[in-house]
Amino acid sequence: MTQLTGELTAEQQDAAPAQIRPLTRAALPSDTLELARFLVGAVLVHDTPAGRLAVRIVETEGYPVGDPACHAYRGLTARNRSLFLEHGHAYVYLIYGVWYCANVSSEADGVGAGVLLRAAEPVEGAALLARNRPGVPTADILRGPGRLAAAMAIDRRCDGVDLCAPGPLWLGSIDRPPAVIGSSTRIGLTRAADRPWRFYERGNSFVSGPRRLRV
DNA sequence: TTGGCGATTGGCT
DNA sequence: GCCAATCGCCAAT
Repeated sequence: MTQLTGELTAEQQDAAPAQIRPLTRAALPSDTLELARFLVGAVLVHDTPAGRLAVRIVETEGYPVGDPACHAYRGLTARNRSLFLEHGHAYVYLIYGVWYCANVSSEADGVGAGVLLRAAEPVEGAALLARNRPGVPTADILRGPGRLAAAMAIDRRCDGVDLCAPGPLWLGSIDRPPAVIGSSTRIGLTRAADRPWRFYERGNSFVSGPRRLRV
């Protein structure tokens, strides 16, 4: 992406007490599992007409090249083409006809792989996040990939977006002490369910899954 | 052209 | 804990 090292816009100064800085593509690992680990603690920002939604990612899953559970495993198709974009692009798909899931493409241009964003905690726009999920307890609003995408107002229109370029949806970083990152098998899979490619911040209450997979 | 199925969630037993 | 909801993709007919 273009470096955004200049002054923050007035809008960003007003809305960014957490000092979110855009992540450059060069800062992102271009290896799927390295990126999956790297993204725990990173920030996802969606600037919408209603205001800024910003969350700190606390749980991810890697779906690397050669993984039978990866949507790109069987090659390029109409649905999964965003997985083949250079690392740092959004891949958004509909699951069970109900929920969207947000991923980050994770390898070189033309290589299909990605990182699923499974859970996050609010950084900015908590009221807006809540408004996107009426009736859902705050503690659960970003817990789980379908919930995360819904609260962040991420849908099909976000598919293919460059998360390392200026625009409404982007990846950033904030100053925060390094998290202790745990790993486990991935959740909800029917294939390749034994690979330890889920990464999460240990003890964080926003992490999804059964209790034994959160400690 | 069709039908099986999925990286989930929420409601009900 | 079990299961329905609900859509689009894609492999197979």
